[in-house]
Amino acid sequence: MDNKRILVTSALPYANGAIHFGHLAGAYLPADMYARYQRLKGRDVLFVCGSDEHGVSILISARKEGVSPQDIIDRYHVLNMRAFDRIGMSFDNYSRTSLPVHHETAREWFVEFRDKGLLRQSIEKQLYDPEARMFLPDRFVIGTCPHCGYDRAYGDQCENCSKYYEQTELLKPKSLLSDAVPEIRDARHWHFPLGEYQERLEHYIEGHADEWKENVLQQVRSWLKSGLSDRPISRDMDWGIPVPGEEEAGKVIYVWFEAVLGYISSSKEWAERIGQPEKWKEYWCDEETRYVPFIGKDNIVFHCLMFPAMLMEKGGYVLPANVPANEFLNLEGKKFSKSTGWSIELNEFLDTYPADPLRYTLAMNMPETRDSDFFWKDFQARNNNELADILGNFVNRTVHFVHKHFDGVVPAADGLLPEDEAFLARFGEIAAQVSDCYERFRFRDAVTATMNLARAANKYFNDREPWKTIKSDRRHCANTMHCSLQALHALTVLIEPVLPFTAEKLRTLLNIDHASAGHWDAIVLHRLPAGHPVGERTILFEKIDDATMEKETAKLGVLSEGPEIVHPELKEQITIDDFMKIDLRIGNIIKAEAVPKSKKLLKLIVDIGFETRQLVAGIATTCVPEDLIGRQVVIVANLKPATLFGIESQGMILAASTEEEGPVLLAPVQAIREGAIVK
RNA sequence: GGCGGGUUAGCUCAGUCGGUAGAGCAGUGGAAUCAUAAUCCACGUGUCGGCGGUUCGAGUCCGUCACCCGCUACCA
Repeated sequence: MDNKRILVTSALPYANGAIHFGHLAGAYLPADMYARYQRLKGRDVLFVCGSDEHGVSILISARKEGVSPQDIIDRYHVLNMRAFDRIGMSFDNYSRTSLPVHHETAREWFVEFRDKGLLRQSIEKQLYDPEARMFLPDRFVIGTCPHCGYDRAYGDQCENCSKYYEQTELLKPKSLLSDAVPEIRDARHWHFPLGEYQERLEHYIEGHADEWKENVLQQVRSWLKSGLSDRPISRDMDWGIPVPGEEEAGKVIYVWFEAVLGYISSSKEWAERIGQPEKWKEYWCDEETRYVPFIGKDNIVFHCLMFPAMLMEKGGYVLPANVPANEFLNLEGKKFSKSTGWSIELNEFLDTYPADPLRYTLAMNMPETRDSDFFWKDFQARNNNELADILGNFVNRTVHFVHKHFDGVVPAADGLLPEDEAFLARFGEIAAQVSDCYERFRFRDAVTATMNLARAANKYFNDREPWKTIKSDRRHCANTMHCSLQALHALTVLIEPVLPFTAEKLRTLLNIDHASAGHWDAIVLHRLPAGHPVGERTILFEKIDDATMEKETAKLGVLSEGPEIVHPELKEQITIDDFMKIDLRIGNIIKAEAVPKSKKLLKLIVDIGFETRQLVAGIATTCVPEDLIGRQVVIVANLKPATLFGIESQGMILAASTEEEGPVLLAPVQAIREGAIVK
């Protein structure tokens, strides 16, 4: 790994929401640990990131809230930048893709590719909203299904008959953005011929096969196996980087082409800022640079195939040497979901808890080979049983002892015994193990090995029994404390990648600066001289009690202030006569059983007074068959029968549901005879 | 049902090339009393989800079944 320079990037967070623990564990924390580690090793590291601020989702959010896209990206850029700062991300530069430097970079690449005849054009018919003045993504147009006549079908697929079609086939289309009737217009698009790079990419990937992570390789190979094809790189929209020469046409460069270039733009911005505008090239255009992009698994295809293809085509740029993508982190067994409140806001978390215990917990539970979970109880246990009890306590007992018996200064070493020497020698062994883990992107193991020094130190302290030798053999005791203090110095360096704030506290406590503790080699140098004063003990990690954790767990899934609940649009008005066509009756469920091979369907036998009906209802996700027996419900009694999973359904049972909840059965609030009419 | 991922100790998870199953935490017992009731030592008979196959040998490779998760489909 002896490259001249190392370029580290983290996936650009999309400026349409706040980053959460999952993002952190996947792409940011490992990158930061890696960058910090490599800097300690004395390597020339550039670590950049920035906000990804274009794309249709930001535009949609802005329209929904009635603000400008700029308002949206400003909000989340500032929010995320603050969160990154508080969690200790050591970016050399944090940029944003809305800056001129990035627009210029993206345009330059686009123009160069277009001018050399690489990019292809295609023309497709697409729906255009004249009021919103944009082409409509499939999800933002609704109309009547050309197959079954269902009147709330989306642009790509009918929810009713589940058939696929082109959005232009939709009858009576309506824009969900403006309610306007869209026009069919020719949409001309630029494409990047990714398929042409198939062989070169295969060669590139297999050339790294022995070094890259298995989960990354498998995913990339599966893409390569199914064959690469052209990718569109322009879209019709008025939010983004205008396609050069077509500024008036409302055409922008598609996000996947330009966003990855944000890494380069961020590097340029950094170079400009430090007054050496050409310096970014040393990291991007020098063969001796090792480029490592950190991402989550959703980004693998971009960073392993598309971006490398672009870099190859551009020429003179380094390709990723390794793409150590992580899987996803879940929260207490479920996916993070902002809309249901199943999430923890990073900034809110950091208002209550310090950053390092979170960094430690996420690092120890990083989704390196498969999805993993964040549990509040695990966070508590890691903080209390490991950071406080093992690391914190060792620091505390050592510093306190030195103040009590040696006036708070480092005692001189005098005639160290083999046990003392053996302990000091452990520093180097552990440092080598930790190094090896970081170089191989094994962050969990790196942190475990790091803590092993604290464990070894506690054992040493116990075995040497300084509280006894202080009375019997002061020289022996002095040696013990000398070595223990050197362990504190070593720990200060060793923990820096994962616990940077604690490392800073330790430097203060030990009266040392970054010159003394800012290099990996310092771990083995035993740099605290005899007579060096150390500070009074401080609590490094406060314990967290059970009640606090129960409170935090209870907060999950409870929506805080003003959640953005989207209510489906009201349907067309009907007359009382329309409604009276529907014959609703009270029925009593007399039999209920699951439909075999179906996840959501139950077969019900319902007594509606004058006859019994067999119904197939999609309520299995919320209803247990046994509990339904004897319950009164409302059914649509005059519905034309249909067959589902080979079972005839003679009616429909009424239930309420939202996107997140339900279905919940409707029932009369007090009992009434079966067959009663509902109106 | 289709596609993808998964199933290893009480919990969270490692396990590289097929070669006697590991770590951290929790738990039990003991030691110690400098220290945030912290620390240290000792303690694991795990049907490696089931069954079959390849192999001298399978947690690992192949087949198959079960269950779990995600996406998707059926909820007319």
